[in-house]
Amino acid sequence: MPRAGLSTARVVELALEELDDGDICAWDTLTLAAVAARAGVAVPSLYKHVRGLDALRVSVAVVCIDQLTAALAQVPPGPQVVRDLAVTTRAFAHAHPGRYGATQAAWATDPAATEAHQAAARTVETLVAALTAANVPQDHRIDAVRALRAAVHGFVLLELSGGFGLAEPVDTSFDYLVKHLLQGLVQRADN
Amino acid sequence: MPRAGLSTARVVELALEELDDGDICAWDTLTLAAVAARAGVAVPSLYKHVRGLDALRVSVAVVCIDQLTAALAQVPPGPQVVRDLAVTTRAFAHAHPGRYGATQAAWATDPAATEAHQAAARTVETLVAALTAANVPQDHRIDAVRALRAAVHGFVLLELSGGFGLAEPVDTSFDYLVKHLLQGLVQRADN
DNA sequence: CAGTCTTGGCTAATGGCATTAGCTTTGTGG
DNA sequence: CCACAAAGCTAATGCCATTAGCCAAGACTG
Repeated sequence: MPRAGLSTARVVELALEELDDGDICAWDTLTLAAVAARAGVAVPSLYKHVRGLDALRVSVAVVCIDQLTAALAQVPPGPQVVRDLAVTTRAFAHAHPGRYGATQAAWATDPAATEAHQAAARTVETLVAALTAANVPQDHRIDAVRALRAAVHGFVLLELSGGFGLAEPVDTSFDYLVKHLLQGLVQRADN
Repeated sequence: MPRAGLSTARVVELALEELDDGDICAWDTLTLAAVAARAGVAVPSLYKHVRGLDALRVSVAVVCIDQLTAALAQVPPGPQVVRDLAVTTRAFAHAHPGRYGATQAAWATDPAATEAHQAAARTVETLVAALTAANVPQDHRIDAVRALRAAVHGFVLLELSGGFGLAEPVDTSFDYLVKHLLQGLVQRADN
């Protein structure tokens, strides 16, 4: 029997493919069986490269979080930063729903998922830097990052998991949310 | 062997207890085995009262959604409505994380979960009514409801699933989010 | 070039879960 | 008192993760 030539990196890669074939919940339903099938290998073989399903999930999450961070880091500074960060995040979620789901998934409650938490911290740093450049006052910067993340994440989540009724156009609602939130954050960030 | 005296309602009740013992993700990890253990009954016995795990999940979700709707419906009208709706939702999530999780869970992507969707529609109706009373103009009412839901849900989700670093106080951030979002929604809802 | 040893694959076995089939007992209503 | 529906049960199937232990591929050494 010829070897499949797997490696830890390759297994993670295959898991990402699996994620890309799924929806925003794909992270939760990711399965070693599916990855093994993709690799053309028996399930236990994966344990030669990965400690188990949980560990694989964390590795996958880290890749996804870093990818999102990279996208956010490319947003140019300027008066539109905050809006652009929101739009970029949403665009990422639309382009890669499975990966976006992984960036905000259940690893957060797992204290053992150190690497994922660190990766998430890098995302937050990127956002803080952008808000700093956008003149959000120091003492409300954390509040502003949280508000931005919460608003965008909540929206994307509801949108991609069918939480909105099908009727009204969603893009308009997103613009509305971002615009009005921004009026608060940036222009009136004095109190 | 004496009968356990189960019924559909009782099984749902036990599932709710199970939910109440868990965190915000409890809905996803709800298991027939756990419910059966609580009932003091073998797992297959539950099938006499419930069609299966998915059906039980939907029933449970409906109860939780309706409970949230009821809480929201009790918010008195007035200039503070929108803020109070946000605060009430968050308070519900804090008091019953498991149940809150059920109100925004994976049933949304399941077209077969008609009852849950209908219950969610009732929640939205309640919110629309409140925003109408708060003078949010007709043509942006849906946008406003979506913005409100997204912001609050995103915040609560990040908060309860450890998405926020442990440092800064969270209540302040929530106040900040709601206050600034409101400035947009209510006072400047003209464009 | 031959022998060895690491490594990456395998099968088999265990245990948790949901679900289905089919049996038995309970207890109610005729 | 008997019959039958309902509510339990056990057994079996199938999917999943995980562990243990086997075997072959192939790289490295002498």
